[in-house]
Amino acid sequence: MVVLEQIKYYRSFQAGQPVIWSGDRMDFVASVVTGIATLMQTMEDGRRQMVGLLQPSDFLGRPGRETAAYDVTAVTDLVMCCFRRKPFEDMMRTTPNVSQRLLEMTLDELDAAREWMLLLGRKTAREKIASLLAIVARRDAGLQLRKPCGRITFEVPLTREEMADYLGLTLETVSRQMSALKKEGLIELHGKRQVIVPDFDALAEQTGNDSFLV
Amino acid sequence: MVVLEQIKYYRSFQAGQPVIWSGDRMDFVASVVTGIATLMQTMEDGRRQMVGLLQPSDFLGRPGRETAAYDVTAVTDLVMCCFRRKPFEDMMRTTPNVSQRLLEMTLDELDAAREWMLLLGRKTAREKIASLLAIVARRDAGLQLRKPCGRITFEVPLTREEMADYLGLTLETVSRQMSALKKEGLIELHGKRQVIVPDFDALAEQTGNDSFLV
DNA sequence: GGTCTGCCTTGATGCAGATCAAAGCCGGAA
DNA sequence: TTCCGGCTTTGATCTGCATCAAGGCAGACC
Repeated sequence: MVVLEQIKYYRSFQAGQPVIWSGDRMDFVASVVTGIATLMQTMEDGRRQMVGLLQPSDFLGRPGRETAAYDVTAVTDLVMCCFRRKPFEDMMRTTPNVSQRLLEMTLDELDAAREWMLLLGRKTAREKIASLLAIVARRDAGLQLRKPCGRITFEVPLTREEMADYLGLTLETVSRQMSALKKEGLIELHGKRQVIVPDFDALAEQTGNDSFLV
Repeated sequence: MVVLEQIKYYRSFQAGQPVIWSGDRMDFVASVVTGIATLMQTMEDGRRQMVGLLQPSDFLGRPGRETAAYDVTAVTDLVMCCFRRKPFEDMMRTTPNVSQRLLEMTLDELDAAREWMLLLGRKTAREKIASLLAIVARRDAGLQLRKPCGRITFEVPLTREEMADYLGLTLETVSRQMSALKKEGLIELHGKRQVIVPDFDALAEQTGNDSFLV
């Protein structure tokens, strides 16, 4: 890993800034140090679909690929650890560990993408919102090393529009469903981003996932 | 690769047969030799979403995972080349080539999954159908080593219901959109499966993809 | 031939979520 | 303090696709 150290450098982005546009030349790969970024696909007429949410330790870029496949945007302030692509590729060839680790991460991402396909293709708006909140809640709880259960509080790092782009909905529908969940006591809102879930299991039941065990 | 030879064996499935169910113990990995299989996710209430379509040379299973994550079903008659999982995992550790090759394939699948997320989240029924037909047509043309252009004929290996499960639609909507494309002369149908596309570019314009270059 | 079965098509109707439109909220700048 | 701009909420209406319901077609089998 000494070699890795020699070719790495850091880049910072402010919340809202683009990291790279789809089709741009990209001669680095990177991993997120702090902050959150989105991978977005855009159609000519402006329809947008988020296809990935990068969190700390997530990997960006594809060895062997010259151009970016997606629009990448910093959602929060973002620090990334970058490696120039060529040296990184050389190192992959010589250091099996790296490609094995990368394979693990890619397989995890593929599983996540497939879970998201079920959500996009078959879930109702309400189930989509509940699923997103449950995922964010679970991740937050995970960082605090305890299972999500009982009353939990967390921050949703996305605007309503970003949530909509993630879930394949419009921002109005997202807003309405959030209001509905609030009215039914499944969530409480403090400000626009802070969410309190009084009973995680009750929320989990609304996701449409079976038994939703982790 | 000698080692690989020693631990491999073949399995055949008839069209319609299950290969494995989600949650089942799975102590092999495999690659498709001939035929087509689907990866499907199912919700408790029966809603289904296809999350992958396995074609010859595609890989099934995940090193390091004990149970199947999806329902796998043979769509056509199917032959798979299987490797017992443990020896395969051992070999991955000792033979960097294998995990590097597997990484390439997984990254391709991830790209495909993300393209499908855009389709599921944002495309209209008509665009979804056109996209599916274009993909099958392109793949078929690819096997014949020529770009899809002008008049092309191919077989859709899926029933209307399977198409619906792939596209996040109902089978009735699939049928109606196929009829609509036929009425407009964008496709011709011979029997239920045989599709003739008189003008590939005209169909490609209906997919919603920008400039749709390969 | 008949009829059974699995797939497909087509029609009628309903509804979830999109779209269009108008305010509300809140933090920052002047 | 007011104003402004970005984000959010809420209401009214529309519509694309789902749902419910009937047949149609073609291959398999008697």
